[in-house]
Amino acid sequence: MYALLDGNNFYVSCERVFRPSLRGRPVIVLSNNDGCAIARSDEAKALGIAMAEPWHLIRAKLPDAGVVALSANFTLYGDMSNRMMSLAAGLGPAQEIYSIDECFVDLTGMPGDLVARADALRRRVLQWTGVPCGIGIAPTKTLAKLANHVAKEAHRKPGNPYPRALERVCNLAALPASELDAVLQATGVRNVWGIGPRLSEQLQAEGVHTVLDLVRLDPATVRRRFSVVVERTVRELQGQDCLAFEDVPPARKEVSTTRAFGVAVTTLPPLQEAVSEYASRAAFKLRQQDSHAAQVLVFIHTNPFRRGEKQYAKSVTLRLRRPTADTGAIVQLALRGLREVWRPGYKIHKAGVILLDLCDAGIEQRELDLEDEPAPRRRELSAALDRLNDRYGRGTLHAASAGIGGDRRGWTMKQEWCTPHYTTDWEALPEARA
DNA sequence: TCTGGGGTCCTAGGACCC
DNA sequence: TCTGGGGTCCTAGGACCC
Repeated sequence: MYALLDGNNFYVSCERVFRPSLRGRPVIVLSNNDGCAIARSDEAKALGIAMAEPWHLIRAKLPDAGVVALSANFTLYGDMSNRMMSLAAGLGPAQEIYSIDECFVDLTGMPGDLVARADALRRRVLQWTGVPCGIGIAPTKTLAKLANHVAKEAHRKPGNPYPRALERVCNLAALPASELDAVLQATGVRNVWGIGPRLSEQLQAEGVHTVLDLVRLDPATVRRRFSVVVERTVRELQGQDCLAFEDVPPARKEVSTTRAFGVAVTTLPPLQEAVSEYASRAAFKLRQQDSHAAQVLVFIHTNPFRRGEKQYAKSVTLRLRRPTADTGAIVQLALRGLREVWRPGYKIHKAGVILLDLCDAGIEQRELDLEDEPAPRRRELSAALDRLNDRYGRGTLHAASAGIGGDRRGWTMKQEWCTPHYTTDWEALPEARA
């Protein structure tokens, strides 16, 4: 038996903890460059604001609705997530942190009333962190996700098809068969974890509209008609465990840093700064998970939304002399890649560095080449870099090729409405007034 | 009358997730 | 003026091997 706990409108809820005046108002959090909505309060959803809807369209559509837009403050959300996750871990013997605002908890062997237990935990998360959350309980991960969806909907929409009893905490396993069928019948196939817009369309074209329709399909037929992925989803819905519970997260298979620019870039020097910085950040992430990369991919492209402009997109993958997490080696190769893909005459909108072909840092191919700088020295250098930046703040020490001038560099992203790092910066501690 | 069988690796594209 | 970032897995097709 599994529980799936997730924070409601997580980013917005984190912001509201430190700005109670935002409660009851339509609030959205924007992606990098203040591009589009990536989190919406219930009030914003009620206004018809869609996930990933561009901010300039929202503003044009709802000029007088009082929508509050905030720039993403991932430092704050990450810290609030840690707090929520450490409380959620108390629900059962093992936890899988699935995303910044969601985790699965294995409930195997937990005695007593699971709904009462989950509800007590939910109240504790709200009281101790200020973030509201919902919990779904069921025999498989896919069903637990579905239960969580039901719990959320039962709370949110007046006139929704779900009984109030399932509000905030929903245990599908505790429902009598007839009631379970009614809940599955009332839920569209698109709400199932793993069924996206395309599959949903294809399923509906074959008369599969509700989760009840989906769960009654024959897995072998589904495999032939769709794929093994959809087959697994159907089996999971039928109560058969098909997805592994990953309480220790497997190492990433690739690590990337990619970003759209605040203003389009038309010359090579600012691109070199950006690619140098992205490569350094990616190398840092690589060291955080104790991996080495064997290949570096660099890409640049123009803005695909600007139909009238000349389009250009190019990427190149280069192999490192040998797998490494060394910032110097990775930056150097990324810059070489950039020179290969760069063509003048275009407005470059986005660039990125992706580290591929990762392996464990403990595996190392040594060489007899005496000219090659000994690896231990290079490792010490990167380690010192990380220690300095950890102690004195990100960006304290960085590659000169990434440019100087911080946010004044022309290409950095736009973030107009960012709230302070309330929980991770002494200077930003909120003050309480009587 | 008419071109094997079994396998690996790589890449591109498609679909999904938050 | 103006449209995110970071991932995963699966499949098909081509190149290549013996």
